[in-house]
Amino acid sequence: MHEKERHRLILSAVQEKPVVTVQEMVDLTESSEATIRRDIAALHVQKRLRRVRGGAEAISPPQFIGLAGRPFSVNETLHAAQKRAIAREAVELCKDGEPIIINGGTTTFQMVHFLALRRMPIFTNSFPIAEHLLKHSKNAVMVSGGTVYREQNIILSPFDNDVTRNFYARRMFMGAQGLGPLGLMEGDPLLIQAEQKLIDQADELVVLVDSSKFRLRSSLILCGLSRIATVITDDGIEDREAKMLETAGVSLIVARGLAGREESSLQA
Amino acid sequence: MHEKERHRLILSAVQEKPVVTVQEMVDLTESSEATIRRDIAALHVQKRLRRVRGGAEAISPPQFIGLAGRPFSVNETLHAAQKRAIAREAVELCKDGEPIIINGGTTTFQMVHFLALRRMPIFTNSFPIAEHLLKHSKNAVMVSGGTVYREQNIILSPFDNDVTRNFYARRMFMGAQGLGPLGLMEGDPLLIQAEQKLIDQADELVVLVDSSKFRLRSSLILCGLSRIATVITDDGIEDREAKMLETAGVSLIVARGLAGREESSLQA
DNA sequence: TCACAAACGATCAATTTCGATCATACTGCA
DNA sequence: TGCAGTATGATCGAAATTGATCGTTTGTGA
Repeated sequence: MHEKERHRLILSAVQEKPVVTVQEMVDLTESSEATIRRDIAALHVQKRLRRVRGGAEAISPPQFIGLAGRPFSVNETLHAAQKRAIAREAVELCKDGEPIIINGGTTTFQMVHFLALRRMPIFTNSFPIAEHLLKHSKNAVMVSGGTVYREQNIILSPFDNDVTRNFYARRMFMGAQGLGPLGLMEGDPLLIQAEQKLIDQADELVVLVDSSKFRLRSSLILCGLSRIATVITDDGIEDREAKMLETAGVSLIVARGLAGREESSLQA
Repeated sequence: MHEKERHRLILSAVQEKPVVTVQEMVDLTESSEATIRRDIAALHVQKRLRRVRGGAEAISPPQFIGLAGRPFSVNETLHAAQKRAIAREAVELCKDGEPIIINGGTTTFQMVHFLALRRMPIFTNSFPIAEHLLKHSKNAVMVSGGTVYREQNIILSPFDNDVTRNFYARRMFMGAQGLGPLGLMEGDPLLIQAEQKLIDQADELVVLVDSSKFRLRSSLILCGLSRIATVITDDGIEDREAKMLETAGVSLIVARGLAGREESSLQA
């Protein structure tokens, strides 16, 4: 990865939350601590961010309190490393110029960092994703119309006749609350509604879930396993769960690279 | 492949992505590294791109376009005092709980500050307005669906079947590039298109224009004076212009108070 | 206050990228 | 055909970037 790309990634991450640790940036860029430190130092003298012990923060403290949704932010740090690794694999699947759909969620949000270096038409129902992409990338951004729900951070219209129906993509990326033999599960009826509107607008459904989601159950089923083309998860997935996907004809991508370090911190 | 051809390819590649590596350009043009380096060097001295280690990047030096694209920001400070006073009057018209529509623009953007303390359903096609309201107010925010145009900072769909048609309000607020006997004038075809979609969704059209707009002319006419219910402007308006509005049955609000000169203490 | 862990800065080796040079291929022209 | 002049590709030493290591500094909690 080149210097400019790292800088972009770092600045993008710094905008997202008040403070980003060196370790997070190492995971984000797949480069060494030393390099990240050098980058932070360089960006610091350029006054593009402020260097703090342990990482870096955005240069304008009064700016950017973060988007209103609290539930978004608390989830944000949970399993952040896995989510990023998973998101990276997801973006790897994309080709420049090929349109994609991104459903809102904390895992899919992590894709924005890696999309900063890419260029493609992106349709999303997530206000934060659209916002970040507009500010930090050159991708063409399309949003669905409707009410912006602060809690879930999604844009949703009760009507069926919105522009969603006019957008098509080969792949749609989404997270979920749970993934079991019965299929994809979600906890929030509002999210279900948003996802159901998007799900038909793409051929391939790519699901991004950290491995803990295989053990969670929920009351609302969005769709069966057969509808899913690909699942991207971390290497905490168990053989039994992998087999379940295989049986259902779902291809599986396991995001690796930073698993060792994370394993220990999983308990905490 | 000829030199000119490579140059075109390279420049187009640099426009697409933030950074393009030498290797990528080698693949792209099927020429050697040495040639690409020479090309980059040549284009660099021509200031058509910036040379960076490992490749090249687009020339825009103060990177970070920010959401408020350049045209937005330069306008932002121009006549800021008047715009703010006008925006305050506009918000005065609103009652809590009564839905409104706000068309994107630098003047209407100023309304967000006064809307922070209010509570009503707000429909807008402006990404920055929606963003600000979501972060700094408790209003219910609805956005139109479609592509987000960075230059104009509006969300616009080429289709007629978006959620815009499902929202109705008593009042719609909008700015304009000019206002004359022929009606409301706009300079950008894209803005015209966006405004025309919204204009039928409200009974009363409230136009926010600083008084300099009465002397500006533009090529595109959005609607006649008769369609306008109210004009809000500053006290730089001339009698002749006020009379023109009166004759057309348009009610006029002149924003005073901080409408003095630019250097008056409006910050406080 | 002290001990410990995390973070930092400096250094060095390995790798990548750059710039200069030279040989070769191509073009226009006599 | 022969002859510049230019463009291209290849090679090699120089310079920059990167990742790892190690000793030092800083912050935390007992």
